Amino acid sequence: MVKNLVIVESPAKAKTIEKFLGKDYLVKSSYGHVRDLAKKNQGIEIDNGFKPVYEISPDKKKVVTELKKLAKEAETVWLASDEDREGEAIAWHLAEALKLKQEKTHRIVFHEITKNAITDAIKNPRGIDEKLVDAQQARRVLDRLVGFELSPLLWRKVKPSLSAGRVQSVAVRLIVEREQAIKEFKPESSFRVSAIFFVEDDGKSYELMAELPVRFSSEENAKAFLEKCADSDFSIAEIEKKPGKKSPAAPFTTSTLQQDASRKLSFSVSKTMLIAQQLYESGLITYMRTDSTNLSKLAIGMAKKEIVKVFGEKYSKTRQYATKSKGAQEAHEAIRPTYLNNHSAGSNNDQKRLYDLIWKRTIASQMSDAALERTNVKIDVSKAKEQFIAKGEIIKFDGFLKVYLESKDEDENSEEQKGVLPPIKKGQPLTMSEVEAVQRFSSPPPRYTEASLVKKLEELGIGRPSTYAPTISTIQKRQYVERGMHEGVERQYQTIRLKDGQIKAQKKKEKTGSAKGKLVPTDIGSLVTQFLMEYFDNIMDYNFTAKVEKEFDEIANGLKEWNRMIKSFYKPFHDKVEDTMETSERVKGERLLGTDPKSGRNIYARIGRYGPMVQIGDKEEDEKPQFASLRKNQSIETITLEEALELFKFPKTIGSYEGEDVVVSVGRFGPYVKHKGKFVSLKKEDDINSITEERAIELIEEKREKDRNKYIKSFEDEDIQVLNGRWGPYISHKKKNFKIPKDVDAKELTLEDCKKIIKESGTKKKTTRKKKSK
DNA sequence: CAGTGAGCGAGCTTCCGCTTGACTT
Repeated sequence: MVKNLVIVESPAKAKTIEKFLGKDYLVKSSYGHVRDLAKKNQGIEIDNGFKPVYEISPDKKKVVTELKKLAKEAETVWLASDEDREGEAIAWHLAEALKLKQEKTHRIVFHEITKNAITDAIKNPRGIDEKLVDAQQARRVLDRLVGFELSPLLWRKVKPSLSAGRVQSVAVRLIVEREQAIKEFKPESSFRVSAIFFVEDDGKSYELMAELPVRFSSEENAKAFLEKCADSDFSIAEIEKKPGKKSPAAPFTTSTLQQDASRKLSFSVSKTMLIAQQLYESGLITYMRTDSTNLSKLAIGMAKKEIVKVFGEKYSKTRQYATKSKGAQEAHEAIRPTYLNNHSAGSNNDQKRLYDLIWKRTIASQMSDAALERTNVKIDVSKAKEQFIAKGEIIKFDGFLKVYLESKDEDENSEEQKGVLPPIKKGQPLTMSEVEAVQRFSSPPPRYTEASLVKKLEELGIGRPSTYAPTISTIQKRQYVERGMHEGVERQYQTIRLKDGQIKAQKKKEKTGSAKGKLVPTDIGSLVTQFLMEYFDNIMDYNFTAKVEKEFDEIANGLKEWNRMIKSFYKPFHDKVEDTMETSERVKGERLLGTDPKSGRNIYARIGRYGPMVQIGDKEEDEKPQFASLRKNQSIETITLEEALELFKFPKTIGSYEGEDVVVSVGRFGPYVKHKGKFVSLKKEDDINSITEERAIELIEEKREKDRNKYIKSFEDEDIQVLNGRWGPYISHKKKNFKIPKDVDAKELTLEDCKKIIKESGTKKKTTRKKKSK
């Protein structure tokens, strides 16, 4: 029997803390929240003051049973969850779910995982802060009400299985509106003029690059300037030197880690989190879900020691960073290596690269500024009033640049060149090598990437470190947005070049508007956003979260009662939901494409029950309408009549094999070949429009071969089989599947073995997938 | 999983924030 039971949120944290506390303390983890609102009836008694109905989350039943038993035996229970709104609620739910007696329960908090911090915390216990818990309940209830009232509205008015919520719907709105802005953007062009000069010094020749600070609006003006240059002399008019400095960025939070890993390592947001989790569980970095840029005293001391040791005293500068993001709750430190003297760590390449990034960012944040010298050189053109400007930058002292430079999102317009300038002096004449005017177009606002969307959400105070990655995957899973495939289009631009006294014009080509890997809205995403904006602009408001957060703070400070706050929100909201349910039109996004050349009937593109589709004929006509789904890269907004007609050519017979038709078509899971009642998916490289009979037969044979290898073992008179599946061998019995223990060879299994495995796993509840009837 | 877009009508979908394994065929 243990004297003290300490409960924290994460098992990795529990392991570390247990080492500090000695044998009188048992440290266990709750694995986050243990209770949540019940699934059915919204989990809220609306007519009873919005009383929440809580139940133990199904996946936490085991944990709760175990903790309950341990708590009963312990003399004292220490609830040590995070010191923020959610952490306080976790402590309260634990107290409720474990039925803890108040006199033996203590609430403690600590910000650093060090022996001192933890023993200090134990010396200063307090009770549970009920007001903070109320603020969390308000947050939870509001999110449930919004999500569970708006989603069914979408099922009725747009398409089943859709979802809406305080966070996800605004995230989609950002992407939809950005796409709109891009569509409306009219690029303007101007001519940028640059020059290359020769500088002679000490018998050597150097190049000096310069640029005109003004741009010419037309080709004529640019050409006129180049003509003047042809007859001009050039000389240095002015040299201006200015000291400059650069400072390091703050240590990583979840959001900045995701951004930097996306830019520097090309990691998706979810990959960054997965790798960071692995590093955390190996004890290599601190907690990876945080909104704080704060480093503990211990870490700052470690950093200083390491910097002085490796780079020298003058590279060290102790810095404290203030967290600037809205709604930050700062329950953790910034993300940093646990031990800064570990310059590299990780058990695979991805882990090593992410660790390296974290180490460098942390160390750099405690290093000196870089000192620069910026030089501005003005160059006179004898026949024109315009002056060229050359810019140079020298690093006088590298400081933190020695280890790390934060990357910026690329900007198509920044073409500035900076570097070391050749030796020059005022009044010095220059030899012109060439002058070039290039047509440049203004660019529309950039599409969001996963990481830049996270950045924007954080700026708006929407979502939390633990939800950024899941939110991004939700809006893609619901097919509101997708990662772009479009490569962009070619655009012609004009160049005019003066060299060796001759002016030559030339047209060149460039790619523009690529959406590759960027987030673009789908038809569904755009229409749902449009719908929600029309009826629920208050919830779609970018400041909605900030507004309710303010009220949650008031609840936490005892200035407001949580259920009154919810009541004043719910009444008008719910009325609007009811009203919209009754009066609003179904959202179809219908667009008339033209008429069918064969039948003369109308052809539409619109949203159907299963997504975007095209339709021949109207419902009212005698002949039933025909339907076909849109392909993955097609959109209601852009599809043409010709493309629509193509879609109606399927299913198409492309040949025959073994006396039966080989048919190709497109189903719910993409293009497939059908033969003798069996379906085979097309491979990525196959094109449905041009696939040949031979290739289709090849695919059919490939599938048959795979099916033959599926059977490892079967037993007579028993409905038990050992099969080969996507995740290795498994046992199939009466349409249910059972896992084979890792240490067992599937080929050696006997009927008795299988029965035993089935029986043993029978105690666990199976989450059987629902089957759709044919 | 493999043919739908709909008043025969069952029952289902859904939120945000904490946390990791369990689980998918």
